[in-house]
Amino acid sequence: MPASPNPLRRNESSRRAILDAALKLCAEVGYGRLTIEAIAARAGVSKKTIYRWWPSKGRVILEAVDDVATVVADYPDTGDLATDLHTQLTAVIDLLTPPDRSPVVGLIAEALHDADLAQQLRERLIRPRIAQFKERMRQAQLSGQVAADADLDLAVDLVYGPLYHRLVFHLGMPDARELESLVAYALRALGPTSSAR
Amino acid sequence: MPASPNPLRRNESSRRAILDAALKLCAEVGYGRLTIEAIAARAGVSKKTIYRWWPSKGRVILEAVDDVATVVADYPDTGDLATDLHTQLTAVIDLLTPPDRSPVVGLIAEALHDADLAQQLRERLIRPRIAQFKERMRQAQLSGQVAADADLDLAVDLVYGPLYHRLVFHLGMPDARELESLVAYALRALGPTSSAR
Amino acid sequence: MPASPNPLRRNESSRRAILDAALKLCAEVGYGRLTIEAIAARAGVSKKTIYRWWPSKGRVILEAVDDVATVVADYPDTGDLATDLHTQLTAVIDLLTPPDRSPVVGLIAEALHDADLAQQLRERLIRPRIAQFKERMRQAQLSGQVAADADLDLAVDLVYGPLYHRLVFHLGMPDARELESLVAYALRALGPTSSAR
Amino acid sequence: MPASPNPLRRNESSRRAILDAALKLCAEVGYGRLTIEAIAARAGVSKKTIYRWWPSKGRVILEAVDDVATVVADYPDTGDLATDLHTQLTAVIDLLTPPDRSPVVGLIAEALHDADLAQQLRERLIRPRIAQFKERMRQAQLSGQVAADADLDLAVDLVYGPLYHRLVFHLGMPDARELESLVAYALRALGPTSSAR
DNA sequence: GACTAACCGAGACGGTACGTCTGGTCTTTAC
DNA sequence: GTAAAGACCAGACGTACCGTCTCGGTTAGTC
Repeated sequence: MPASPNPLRRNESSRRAILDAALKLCAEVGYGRLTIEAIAARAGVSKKTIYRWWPSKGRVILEAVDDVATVVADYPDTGDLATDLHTQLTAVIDLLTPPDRSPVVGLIAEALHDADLAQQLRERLIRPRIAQFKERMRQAQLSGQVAADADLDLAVDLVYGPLYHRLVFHLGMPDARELESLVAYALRALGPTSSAR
Repeated sequence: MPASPNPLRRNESSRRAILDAALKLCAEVGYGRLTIEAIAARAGVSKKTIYRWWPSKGRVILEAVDDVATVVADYPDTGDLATDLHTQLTAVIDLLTPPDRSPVVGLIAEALHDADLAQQLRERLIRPRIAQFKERMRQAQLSGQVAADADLDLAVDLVYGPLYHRLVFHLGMPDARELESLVAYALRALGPTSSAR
Repeated sequence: MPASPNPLRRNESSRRAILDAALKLCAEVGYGRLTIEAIAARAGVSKKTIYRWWPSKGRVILEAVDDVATVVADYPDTGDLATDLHTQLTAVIDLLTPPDRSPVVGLIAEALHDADLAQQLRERLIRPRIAQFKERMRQAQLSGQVAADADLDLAVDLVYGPLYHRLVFHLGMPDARELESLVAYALRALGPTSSAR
Repeated sequence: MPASPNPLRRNESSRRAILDAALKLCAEVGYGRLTIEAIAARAGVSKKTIYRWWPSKGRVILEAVDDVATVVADYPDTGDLATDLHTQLTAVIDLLTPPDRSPVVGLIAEALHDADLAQQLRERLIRPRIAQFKERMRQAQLSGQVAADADLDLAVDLVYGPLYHRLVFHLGMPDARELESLVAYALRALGPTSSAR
């Protein structure tokens, strides 16, 4: 989705080499020490070619992550909401671990002082996944596992928020037991009211 | 609390000038564009003097924030937990707003790829506040507003997590109404079970 | 006179556009800041087309200069050698002025570290003019204005050398009076010996 | 003689390393292929340090040449002008040979489209040598080897011009015999008039 | 008159060097 | 003897051109 030059004439093999090199280097040296010079060298590509299509290293990594993530399956739906949330939270934890090597965490850090990158990150990576989550929650409302009047926007925060709180202060990701409890708390908060029973 | 040279001979007025300059510059240009060069210039101090006492700009800002935050009052306790949580959450939101000028958000971003800074941030700024929160929650357990068997570590995540989820993806901080709902959901999750009523 | 492709299919209008653009740009920005990119853009031509027919910007300019210079008249011959030398030196001075915009000076500069260009410059532009000069001098020997045993190769150096000495050190081209004196000195050096009188 | 920073605090060993590296690299790869990057790398110096003290590679080479040339002896004076001119011309020829490795020729080429460099080259390297030459010529006027009314400015051109004419068109430097003839011609031009005999 | 070779404009590509910038260290000077 | 001032090494930044290389499209000369 670059801006300036003619996308039709773009060399797809260069694009792939760049995205692959970016992810590999990020895993090797961490997002903070990642440089465009190194990406170009590793990909066997001119720096100009990177700057032609992306405005910053953040956008390169974003596209790289987006590329490998597009094949991600739909939100799990086994019928049991607690199980599905647990599954999905585990997947997110994997994406965020280890923090100093995860490209996603790198993007999060950079987005904190790059409004443009933040917007792209939100719209291209996060919004679609939030939409999937809310769709799953709507199913749960239909099946009565979640209160019909639950605010699904806040539900996102309740379910995923704990991960990010722990991430930003390096408090350690929840283990299986904690995850189970977190899901249970969230469902208790969002479940049908006692009076409805 | 520095490492190498003799702290007794330290020039306190330089220290203050540096911390003040750091916070002011952070507010002016944002944490991302903040440089040690600029801090030194603004503070009328040699770069060497900064590097002598701090290992990185993150640690300078951390100490600056810590300095102004030590005078922060205890966790509020009006007797009504929901009110107190709301008050406290509002205070935290203020610290994190606006994200591109807040020194705390800058620290969070840097800590994401600086384990040492992350540890300092956690131990010096966060842990004490978590302890205060848990203390307040224990009071609430005594008064029956919170279930006696509630896991207070997870309670932190449930209450504060939503803020950080929204922060990292630039989803916008909750407004008053959302905050109220979030507190209500959290208390419903943590409150005494219906069967206990 | 290019090397590789088929000269018969060459597009003459492209050739002209390139040579014209090259000379114009050289006059505008100077030889040093002249680039093949700019020539191509100005001529509305692909860079490939330039590289197909010329190996370097020097050769483009050389051909451009050669093109406009082929119509140059023969060496002047009024019968008075001093007058003719003066006329011809003035013409050369015009070619070399102003140094930073003259394509010929640009070629000279580049030829100083490009042996191939130097050879082309010498054989295509200079040798014919040296030959004309020597022809004129031979006339002068016949009429007794120049010693019969004068070394005409050195005569070239004596007559034209001063211009290049002044050129390379930016000492300013000789004015009319100086030119007259230079011609007089040269003729005195080369003229019939006093004893021959 | 740099402009901006404080020359008193300059690191002399860096300066020497840079000038040495520049001359060596120039001899190795030629002036045209000489780069500031390579000089910095060879000298074990930051590029910034070069740019701090010199505005261009030309000025670096100029200072390097000037440095090694300051120890050059005075103009030779054996009493016989022809001998002295021959000696001195031979020394100049050595400086200009081989053209593609000689730093002086590189400077001449660059000066042709860099007015600032040209001025420095003229004032720092050439003018003093011209002054020495004219001083020697004044001696020759006193001893009657040169006409008292000879124009010494033009004498410079007559004596040295031939070298530069041959240099710029790669016509080959004069050999010993040609040199002798050139000196003879020049002295004939400048010598006392026949009428004065 | 259609075929076909190759020249053409356009411009993306791998490279090299540019000149600038910031980070963190080391040296010099003045108080 | 401390600390300001700031020069230093290191190396990434983003840019400019280089010379090479595909692309379609046109444009000649051949059959």
